[in-house]
Amino acid sequence: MAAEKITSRAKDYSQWYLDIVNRAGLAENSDVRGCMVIKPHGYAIWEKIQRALDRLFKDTGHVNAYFPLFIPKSFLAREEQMAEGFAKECAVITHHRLKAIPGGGVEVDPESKLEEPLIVRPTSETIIWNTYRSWVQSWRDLPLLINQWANVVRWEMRTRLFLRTAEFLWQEGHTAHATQQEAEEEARRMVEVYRHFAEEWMAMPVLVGPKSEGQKFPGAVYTLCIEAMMQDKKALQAGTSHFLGQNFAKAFDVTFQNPEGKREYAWATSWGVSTRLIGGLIMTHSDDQGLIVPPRLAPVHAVIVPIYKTETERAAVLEAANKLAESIRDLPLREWLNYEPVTVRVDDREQYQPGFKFNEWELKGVPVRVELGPKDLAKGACVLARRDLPGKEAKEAGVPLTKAAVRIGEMLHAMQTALFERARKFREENTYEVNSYDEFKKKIEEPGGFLLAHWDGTRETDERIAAETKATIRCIPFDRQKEAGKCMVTGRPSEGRVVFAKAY
RNA sequence: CGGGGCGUAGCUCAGCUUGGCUAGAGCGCAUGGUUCGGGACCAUGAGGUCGGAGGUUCAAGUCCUCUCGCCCCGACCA
Repeated sequence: MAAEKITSRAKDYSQWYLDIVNRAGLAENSDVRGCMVIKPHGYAIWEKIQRALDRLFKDTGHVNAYFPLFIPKSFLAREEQMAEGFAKECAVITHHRLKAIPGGGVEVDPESKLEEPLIVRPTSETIIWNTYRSWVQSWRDLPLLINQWANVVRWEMRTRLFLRTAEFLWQEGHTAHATQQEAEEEARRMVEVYRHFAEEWMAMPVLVGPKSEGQKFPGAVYTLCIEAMMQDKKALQAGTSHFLGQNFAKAFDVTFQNPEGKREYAWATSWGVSTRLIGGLIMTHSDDQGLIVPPRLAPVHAVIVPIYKTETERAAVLEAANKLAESIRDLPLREWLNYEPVTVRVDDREQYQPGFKFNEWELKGVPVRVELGPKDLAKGACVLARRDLPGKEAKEAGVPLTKAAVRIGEMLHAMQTALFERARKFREENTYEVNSYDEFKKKIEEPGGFLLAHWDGTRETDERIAAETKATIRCIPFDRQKEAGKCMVTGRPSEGRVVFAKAY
């Protein structure tokens, strides 16, 4: 049988991405325009992401709550920038009832028109700050450190599985503080939580820093972001943390009395990451054989493929496989895995041959594969293969069964590190300093990647570059070098380089 | 939302130009058998309102109109 290969990255990167999502069983398009079905394997990754992040949020003092899916239309209008930013992509609910048509079908009951239409939340600042009004009376009520796990809807014109869908899953943190300084510290703290998560869990290196004025979130005073480079050298905004100033407190009249008895507006932040992270995970690590998932987020850490011909061999191999599986499950990785279990699967399906199973588990991104057959058993050993080191050459043969579990534990750690290092190296190799706009225009097309260039800090120049080159300022990294220079477009002074790239 | 491409079996597609009999292939699926260390093979079988609606015609997968969806490129965006 001809192997069903996935499209190579070199041939067609977009198709490769779709093939991975499809063949690894992560998600599929639904019959609802722009909305995806997240399949069990994809959702399992999301659950790992959720649990790791949720712990990080709890560890930084946050609690979860839940606010409504529907928001009165008028709320959006209360904050001008937000209304402007989201008006074009809101789903609107105008009626609350259907009625059956005699003979079949249903139609909207015109009698059920809502007095005030509701919108489906594109983000929840408005409904949450409207609620905070009654929660915040005194400086003693602050800070409010609340997160919610939710779905949101943005009526996108052009969607791509995980990267941009009309409905997506995310978390949104919404905090209220007594002082500007505390709110700004919070925004910074949470973008650092995102950095930590991206790098330590997703093995995805990120740049961290503020967005330019033109790229910030509607309603924010400023937006901090984590920004990653995908394997096609395009940038992906992977998470944002916003300092919202007193914009929402003023729009929703959220005030408190300070210790001196004076009334003040509260200070706000909001921060979020979404199922888009799964798209980032795919495009950071996966290869032409399929998905690669960093061990700390892998739904299945190791799979054992038993190999046998006869019934006698089968019994012996499966017994050894199950015993090995138990010893892997007992590995002391619980803390490293956020107290999630080490998951091992013995693939004892009869209808597939070993070669087929090897390919299938590679497609699904399981970090370590164990091959165990009669020849190994005779030596009391097994064969180990690490997903990020593909090909027969990279297999470790003759690993004693007594030491296999420990070796697998080492491999999981090594793979987590190796994926991060490989991605970091890739980003570094595709990041260039450019010093003139001509050079910029050439390099953004070929070779592409992240371009570090001087910019005069104005919105006009930002927009002009975006319009002329399709590249945007992705981030003004916190850790950039101070370097006096001149804007590559206007020649006006600049105090350091910013990161430009084409982006998702 | 603008430009281009495509909708036929679970998947990938042929058939449409030039309308004509019970609409095809490969993969997948089911059953039985042989296999099993990198995507096995044989046999038998199930599976299709040809995206949807309307129209032209003796006759429509094929021609016309409308519509829905998907993919690619742009504008917008997490």
